Amino acid sequence: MERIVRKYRGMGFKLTPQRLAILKFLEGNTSHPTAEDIYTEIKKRYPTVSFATVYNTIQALRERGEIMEVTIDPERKHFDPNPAPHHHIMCTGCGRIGDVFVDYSASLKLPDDVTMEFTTTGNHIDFYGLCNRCRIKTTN
Amino acid sequence: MERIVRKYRGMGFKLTPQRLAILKFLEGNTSHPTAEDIYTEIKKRYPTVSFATVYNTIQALRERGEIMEVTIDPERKHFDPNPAPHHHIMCTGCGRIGDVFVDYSASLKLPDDVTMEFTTTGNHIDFYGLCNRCRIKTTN
DNA sequence: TACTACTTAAGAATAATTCTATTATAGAAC
DNA sequence: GTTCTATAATAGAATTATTCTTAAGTAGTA
Repeated sequence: MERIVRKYRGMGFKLTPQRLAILKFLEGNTSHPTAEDIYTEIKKRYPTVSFATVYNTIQALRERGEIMEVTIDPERKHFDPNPAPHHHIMCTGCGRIGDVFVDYSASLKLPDDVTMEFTTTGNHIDFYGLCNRCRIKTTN
Repeated sequence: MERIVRKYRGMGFKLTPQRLAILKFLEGNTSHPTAEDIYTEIKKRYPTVSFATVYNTIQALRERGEIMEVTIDPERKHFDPNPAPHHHIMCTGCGRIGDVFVDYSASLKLPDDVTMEFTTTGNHIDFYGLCNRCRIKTTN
């Protein structure tokens, strides 16, 4: 907590109670919340918080490279407070999203027709599957 | 064209002039159009066409596995009339999307902590980079 | 040629996100 | 501690993408 305050103050990021609540909620959070998830959570402690504040904070954190936008779910955007490059897996049953901390870059050679057109700067892999709970449900 | 008609009639897909125009526009199209791109194009020949028709047709084609939704662009959905599994690369300068026809599945082993939680059914890779035109522009 | 189920079109509805204008406040300066 | 200023928060309007509703039209079968 002290660590968070020092870190963000140090980067000239003005800390308000709302922002602190968002930062605290995101710290170490691997649930890949949507903007609405964040809003709902913060609202518990700050009932007057507005969606704009959530989106503003998300954007400010994104600009500073502190959180990443996750696009694996076509329905809505999720956010990931882990800025280290990694991949995701989504359960097609319940929508749960997990992290995949493997760098596959060395295996991802592109064919010549592509390298002739594009210079690659990054990659992100979306895996799809079923989580244990949904697999059991489906099997029954 | 005759081929298209026969194919879709054969699968019980009712063909209207609007739908034919959409199918014709999508046939062999590798530009990854958005719903609006399709709408704009069809409107040239059918000025009274509505967005609902475009979306209805997209959805009907999706249900039949004839087109895929491409989520590489966080701003909006694009569509790909090539249902064969493949990957995409997007230019972060101009947003142009290219196809990558390589199956990397064999290289994409997941770590145990993930396989213990999820059974994988598929994967999709988004590559990011700069297309030639944008690279030159940026260099200057 | 007629019938029926499906499709179209227009616009309203919804949902996610962004913008605007006003008020409030964090943190720096004194 | 008080004041000041730039930045943030709020409410709600605006925007954008997409879906839904309803009435009218039509493709394809019989």
